[in-house]
Amino acid sequence: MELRLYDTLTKEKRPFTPLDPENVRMYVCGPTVYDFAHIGNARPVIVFDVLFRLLRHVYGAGHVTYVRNITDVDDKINLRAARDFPGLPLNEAIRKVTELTERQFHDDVDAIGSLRPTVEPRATEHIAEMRAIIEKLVAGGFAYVAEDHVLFSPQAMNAANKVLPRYGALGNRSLDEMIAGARVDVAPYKRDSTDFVLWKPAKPGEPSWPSPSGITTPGRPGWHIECSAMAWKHLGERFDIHGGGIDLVFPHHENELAQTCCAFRADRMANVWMHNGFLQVESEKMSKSTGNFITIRESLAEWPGEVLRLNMLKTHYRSPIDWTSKSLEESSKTLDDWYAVAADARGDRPADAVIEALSDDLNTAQTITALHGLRHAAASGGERERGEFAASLRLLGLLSMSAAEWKGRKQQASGIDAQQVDRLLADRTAARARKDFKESDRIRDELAAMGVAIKDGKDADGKPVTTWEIA
RNA sequence: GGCCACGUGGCGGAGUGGUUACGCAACGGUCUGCAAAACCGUGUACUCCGGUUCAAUUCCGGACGUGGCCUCCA
Repeated sequence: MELRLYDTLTKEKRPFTPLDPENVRMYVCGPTVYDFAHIGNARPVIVFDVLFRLLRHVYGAGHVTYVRNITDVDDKINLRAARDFPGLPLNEAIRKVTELTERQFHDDVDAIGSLRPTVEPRATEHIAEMRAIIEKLVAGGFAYVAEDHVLFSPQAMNAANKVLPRYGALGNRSLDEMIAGARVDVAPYKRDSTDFVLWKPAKPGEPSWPSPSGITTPGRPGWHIECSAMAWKHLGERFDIHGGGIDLVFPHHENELAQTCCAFRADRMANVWMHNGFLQVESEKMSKSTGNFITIRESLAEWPGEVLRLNMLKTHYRSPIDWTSKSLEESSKTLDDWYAVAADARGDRPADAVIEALSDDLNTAQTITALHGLRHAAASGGERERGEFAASLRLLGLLSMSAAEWKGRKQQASGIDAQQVDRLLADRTAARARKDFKESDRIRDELAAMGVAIKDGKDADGKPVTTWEIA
């Protein structure tokens, strides 16, 4: 089955051919660790986790390297550290913030069923690589030193040669446009308004490192260089897939690509650039300033992680999602049904229809359609069908627990006393046996008021059996 | 202002130059003491206006709407 992926750079869906099938390499921009991740941050985590799982399925679990960085040097972190730990030296406070946030992030992404990446490099552990790339760029004439800053020149890049990609190609804009649209307050040390910072001097008290390119004062890296450095270190000069949110296309990925391609005189950094779309919450723009945002943590208090995961996968990754409680409700019901049908089934081979849908640029909506079909086959079929359905769900990171765990979790969250329910059901069974339907219906209403839904059935011997669940 | 993406039935959401998406909800049936669940079945769609075409929801142009990005700041 041929894997096809949409590439933001060429704006086309193409067959995916790894540079090295023995080691398929993917880099995804991870969090800047200063606060709880919000539900929008969960989207790339889930989307690229599914891609990671698919690649492992296709090329073998040991033949995929997935790198997701942790950015632990940033002004937002510094601000947060100063705010939250005013009594501590800044560097210590920063460490506290980044360690705490990283732990929160890991707890959250584990809960939404994402595999840990192969490597999770930290920016602060790759300062040497950043300096090395900066030195190469200065030596190559793509960057220059000015007032203890190092600046990258897109103009120099575009003037250089025909091997390099055009600056602006990823974000689909021309340098002329950017020059025309530049803001008036351009820093005085820049030669051109489009130049961007690779390295800047540290202010007193800020984290700092020895500077590259003969600068004598200590400094710290600009925004984009850390990803060029970490991707280089862990995946090489060129690799297969680079992913992230669509907001990163420009300037972050554009600049990363420029830095890397110029440093290594290459025409590509990643062979495929993939970007996930944005989230709205209840049809409103998600924005911190208006308070209209939900953290992963808050969502997890209300829903199992798998509900968030399935809800995210209902929409194709490049389309916008309207994140609503109604939709989550629906996802939750779907999972209840799937758990009931397949949770305890064994199977290690996902259905072809599922692999096929995922292979078409991660068409998870189509995948879910296939799952509905498999669910029907599983409900009316035997162990083979149930196994195939279960394996397909597990490939997506769903169905990670047993049916009993799934049900028990919901029951626990509702705070309903199972023993009390069983007592009431025993009374009702007795009432039904003596055809006192008034009483049995009264008990059913009582249970319904508690939030318990009951189902009457018969066992193999034809004896009436009543099961129940949280409505 | 520039660039880009999106606009599908009550809701969510794929896809396609001419034929059922799928799921939820709704409705009908089977089952049931009655329900629920399950199973079977049914209906309603492609923002608007032009153009291309034998034929457009699908291609092209425009309008309107929604969202994103427009650099050293998140």
